[in-house]
Amino acid sequence: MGRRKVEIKRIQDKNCRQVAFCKRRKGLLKKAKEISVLCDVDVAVVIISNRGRLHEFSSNNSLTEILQRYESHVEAEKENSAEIQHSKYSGFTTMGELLQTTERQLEETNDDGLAVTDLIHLENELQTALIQVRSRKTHLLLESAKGLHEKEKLLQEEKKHLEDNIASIKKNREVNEMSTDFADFPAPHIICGQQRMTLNFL
Amino acid sequence: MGRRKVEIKRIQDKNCRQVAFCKRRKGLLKKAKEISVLCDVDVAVVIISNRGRLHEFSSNNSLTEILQRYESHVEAEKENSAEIQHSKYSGFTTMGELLQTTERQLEETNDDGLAVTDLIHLENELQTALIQVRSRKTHLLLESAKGLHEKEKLLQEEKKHLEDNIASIKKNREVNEMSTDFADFPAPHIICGQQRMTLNFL
DNA sequence: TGGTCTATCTATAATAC
DNA sequence: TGTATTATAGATAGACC
Repeated sequence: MGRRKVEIKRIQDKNCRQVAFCKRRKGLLKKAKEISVLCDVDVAVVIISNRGRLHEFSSNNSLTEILQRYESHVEAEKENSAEIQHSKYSGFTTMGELLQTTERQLEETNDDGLAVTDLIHLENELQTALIQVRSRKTHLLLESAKGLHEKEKLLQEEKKHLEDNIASIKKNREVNEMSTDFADFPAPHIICGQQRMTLNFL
Repeated sequence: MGRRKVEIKRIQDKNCRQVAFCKRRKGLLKKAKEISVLCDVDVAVVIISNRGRLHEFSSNNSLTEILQRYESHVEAEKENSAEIQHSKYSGFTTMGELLQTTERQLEETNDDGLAVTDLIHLENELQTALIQVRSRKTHLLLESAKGLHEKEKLLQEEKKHLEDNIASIKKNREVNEMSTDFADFPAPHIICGQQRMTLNFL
């Protein structure tokens, strides 16, 4: 749909590719919106450009919700998620290599030192920003986990206490049955701490 | 683009809507594929029909990966706008500005384009690696938190159960007392766990 | 980048099978 | 539903700003 037909393969010219991307991205998002409205269906579109920029559309305002539905679909279909995950992150081993390569590249372009230095500076700032966001998130999650652990401990203690309580009650009942002569006296007499009145009837 | 113009609003006739859905879905997925190939970008499309059926496209074979990158983007933006912005990005009010500046710097050093392009490529790889590690960690932490929440719920239930248990025992005892003829038998007898010896002297 | 203009190509509404 | 046809609306390549 243009002055001439284009073959569907990576556009060689960088500029043309960028222009095409802008136009078609707009078109794709428009079409996504149209189908979601016309046909009353949930649609989510995520586009990540080469430079890492994000473009998105979702029929709901919550893309996350759609993605959750997607994931439940996938989970239902596939059960070997364990293996998939394992292989997915196998690339980690090359991280060190990647960083080294980056450093080497930076050194090699040292011709006009100023710009490169600026770049390094900017890269560091980006990295710092990422790190800050990351550690903030980790901090919050760890805090939450810690709180939950404490809650768990507390509950475990309460549970133990209650169980002891019941155990002692049972034992008491048995003792009572033994010591009293009322053979037909129904068993369990339970007493709780706050009431030391327990022994008043003596 | 048909025999006549259609207004972009929910198609009333169910049949027409279904037909339109089939056609436009096909079209949308085709367009998504085209832009991903032509412009060499990552694209993910998820469509969930009214009937709950799933249709998808992803440029990679791993939609999950793209979605992870999406989520990292969103999280990064959210947290970024929340707090960090103010404090440490002295020169740059926003992440976007920082990135833009970075890009500008990269363009300005375009003299020997090859190395710069390589640098961009490497930067993207670094970014992707970071994102993967980050979302993996988030995943694990969230899983852990989820597990703890479930544990908590279970313990709460157990606790309630035990409490009910005690309550019913108490009630039983009272009923027992009523049925016996010991009028002078003082009413509430409660016993606390540690003191089961309490009644021994009877 | 981001918008405008056309010629042209493509998607699809209506229709029928 | 899926497929095919056809007339038409819509998208977009190339160009320029």
